[in-house]
Amino acid sequence: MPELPEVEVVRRGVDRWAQGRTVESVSVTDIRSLRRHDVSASSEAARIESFVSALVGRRLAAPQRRGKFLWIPLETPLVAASPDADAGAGAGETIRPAPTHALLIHLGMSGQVLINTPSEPSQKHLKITLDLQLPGTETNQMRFIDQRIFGGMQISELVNSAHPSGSVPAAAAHIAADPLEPAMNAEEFFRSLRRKKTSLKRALLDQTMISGIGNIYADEALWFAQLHYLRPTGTMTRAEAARLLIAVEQVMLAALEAGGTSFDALYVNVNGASGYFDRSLQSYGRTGQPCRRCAETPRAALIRRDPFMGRSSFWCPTCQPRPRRLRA
DNA sequence: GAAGTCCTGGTG
DNA sequence: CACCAGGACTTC
Repeated sequence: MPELPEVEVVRRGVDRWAQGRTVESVSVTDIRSLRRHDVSASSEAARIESFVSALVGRRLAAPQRRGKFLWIPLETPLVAASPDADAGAGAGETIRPAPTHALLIHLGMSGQVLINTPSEPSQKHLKITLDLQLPGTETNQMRFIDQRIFGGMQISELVNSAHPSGSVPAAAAHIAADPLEPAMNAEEFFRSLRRKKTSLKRALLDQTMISGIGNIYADEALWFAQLHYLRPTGTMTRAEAARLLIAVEQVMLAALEAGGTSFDALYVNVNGASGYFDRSLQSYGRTGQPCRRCAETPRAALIRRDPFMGRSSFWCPTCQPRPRRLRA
């Protein structure tokens, strides 16, 4: 399940292998991956057409990321400076207008971005949903694969924003800064927690409060910070909020390191997850296993699993005691 | 703010 | 064969 670290691995792969290439053609194999693209299109054909025409001939600029959203700003082709222009533009000078739109990608649960894969996927469940042809020497194809089609791509207008790149796609403009952005601020995080009347894990999963965190890293960060997932956000202290934010950052960076170690031209992606999961997870998926923090103490406990928000929460009863009051 | 929706491979 | 997993969005 791609969360921030996995998406960042993909971003780096796209940056290395596809950035600077011009899209030659696009083929859409499963329109469901374009569910969120041009929702006002009058027909499926019109939706595909508007997606394809927005991409063909465009040069892929440096890919950007916020939380779990990834986007590639689209540059218009080089335009020769007008020969009639003033003396400022010399012969052979070109103008590259700033991108106004981006290809916005969300991996959902099972999305992958692959570069230069064989025409047939290695496994049946790797469902190809669309391909971009990118003429180039090393690589010439960027492919989107999505088994469960929760993810997708869309063309979105870029709007000015505090993001390091200066803009974000309009379709992702409601997403908050993520823990690895310079804009992330502990004091603001603390205040937004205090304002919100909800449980701590719900807040961590709310992409408009802090972005990039999914079910897995939420539980991991709560374990590291020794906080219970049902803790009312209104009762959080400044110190606890700071501790939590540091835990989030640390778990993200550790996962990134583990997931970012290996990718080649074939796999931009890739489950940063698979390598990291088995070894480093402290709470997620460890139901009934000893908590690695309190294991050697007199109060050693086993990791518990509770149903939460239609999914699961994993926690240690000793290290993350349930709050007495569940409402602020 | 809870529930429903989108999906399908994998598991009980 | 029923059910689970999951993120983001819509709907009550």
